[in-house]
Amino acid sequence: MADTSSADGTVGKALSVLDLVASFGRPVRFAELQTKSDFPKATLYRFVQTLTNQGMLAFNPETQTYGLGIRLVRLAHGAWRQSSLAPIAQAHLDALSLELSETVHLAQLDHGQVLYVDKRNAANPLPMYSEAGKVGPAYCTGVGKAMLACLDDATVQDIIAQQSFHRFTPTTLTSAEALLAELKDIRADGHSFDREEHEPGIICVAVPIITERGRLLGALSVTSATTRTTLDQLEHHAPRLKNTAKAIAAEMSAWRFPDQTLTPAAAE
Amino acid sequence: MADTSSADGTVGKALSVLDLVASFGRPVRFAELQTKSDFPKATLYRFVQTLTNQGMLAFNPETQTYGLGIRLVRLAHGAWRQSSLAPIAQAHLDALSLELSETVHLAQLDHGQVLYVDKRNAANPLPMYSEAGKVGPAYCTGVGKAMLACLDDATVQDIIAQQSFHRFTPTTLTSAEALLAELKDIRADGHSFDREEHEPGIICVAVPIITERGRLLGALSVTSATTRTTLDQLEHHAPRLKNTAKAIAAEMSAWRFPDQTLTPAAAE
DNA sequence: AAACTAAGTTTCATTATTTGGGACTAATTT
DNA sequence: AAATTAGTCCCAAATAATGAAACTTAGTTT
Repeated sequence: MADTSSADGTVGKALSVLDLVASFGRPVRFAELQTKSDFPKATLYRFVQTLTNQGMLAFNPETQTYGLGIRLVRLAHGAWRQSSLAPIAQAHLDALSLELSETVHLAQLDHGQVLYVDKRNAANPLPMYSEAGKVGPAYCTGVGKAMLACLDDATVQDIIAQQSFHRFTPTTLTSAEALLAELKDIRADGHSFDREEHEPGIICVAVPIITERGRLLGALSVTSATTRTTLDQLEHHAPRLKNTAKAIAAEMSAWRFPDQTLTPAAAE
Repeated sequence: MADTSSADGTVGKALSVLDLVASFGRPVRFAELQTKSDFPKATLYRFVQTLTNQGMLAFNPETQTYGLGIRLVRLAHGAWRQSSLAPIAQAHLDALSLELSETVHLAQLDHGQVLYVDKRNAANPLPMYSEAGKVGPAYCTGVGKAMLACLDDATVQDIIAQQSFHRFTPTTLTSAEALLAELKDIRADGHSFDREEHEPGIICVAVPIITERGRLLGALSVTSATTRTTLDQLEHHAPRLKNTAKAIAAEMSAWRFPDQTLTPAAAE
């Protein structure tokens, strides 16, 4: 047992080193990596060398540390462009954020977690820690709950089994039952709230983005702070959010991708 | 000769498949990959399988296509956080963009190219194609020229050799000589311009971000459109930009990283 | 409906690469 | 100067990658 993921040969092992470096959250020395890794020194060393060569890790000679490389950033940008959702939603997010003067998030569901794929700050940004590329819990965020509400029971059960139900704040839902009950309400309303469930003082309304046939694409939220507004006031934005979600979904299905008429060439 | 980059064994070859998928700019079928790849079918197939298993690629069963995976997005977010520049600059970008009501870019130099690492849209966003993670040419962007102006001659020569000098617009600098001459001016002024050299109608002022000891960290720019302002007016922002660049550099060297007092734990 | 075609998947003997203990070197500490 | 620690390199044994060809769908054509 064990190895669910690092099972695919040399490549899988090398990639696990990327996660290892990422897990430190800061550039690390080789010796630090070694203490946290089961690979023998020479093996780990070779992986680090290879990955650095490849631009997946970056070595800083001044501090003698390895960090995640810039090639990852380039590739991630490619991922962002390829995903049909984020580029299409872009203009809609601009419009929403400008119109409502609040922070707007676009998220997708990934392995039972919320992945924030885009964000627009309010003109006066909130002291809040979310960024494109960041992952967060599904059971206690507006976007997470909005998305869960659109899945069939079996899938929801699967995902619930992966939730930690850690109590971040006094209002965090900490049981599957509480969550399921709320999902029912969300299905009825078509939108979800974050009632300071993840960060104290931070509230939001969120709506799912679904195709006409009901397939989940992502979710959209407007976030603010209790010092600035109330849940009731935020709820007024729900119709605007639902329209935007519908517009995004429509563009998605309309543009069943552009069949490469345009050559990427030119660059070089 | 040949293989400068894909020289490191199986891992390098596998990673080259990521670039291949990225190069299409959209999700691709296996057969399409095959036509563009020199790997034998079975080999390419195994790489694609492995990478998909690993979350570096994502397979969409509906369209039978492979795209770049979500693990890349997570890792890239880690890269962004680890890089000392981007997280520190964040608040400064917010402030600049709010104060000047224009689009602000943060960029770094990577393999002779400009890599945009962060961006703040003006309230009224410009029809302009730049995003965090995107790469652009160094010789015809404000940030690119500002950074080149801070490097020693040998490095500049190296980088110039990698530039295409493609003429994007009538004002694009299309020779090494023209560029070198302008770099001289930039060194004298401490800031650079983009005179619609990359996109028609788009202009900017940029300043380098350098340590006290002169090491290049990145660049900062304020971008606008000819329909909205002029170069002369943009130049008024230069002192404000220089102050911000200095502040970012100061924070960078002050915070010679936080030595992990805070445990990443908690998550799960 | 049978024959053809193309895309995707699996097999397996051969071949090339990874593996990792340990030796070596450089830098820091006692 | 000796000891400790961090980083780098080597090479025979062990293992994993390779890729031609066979096989399985799925989609067309006759």
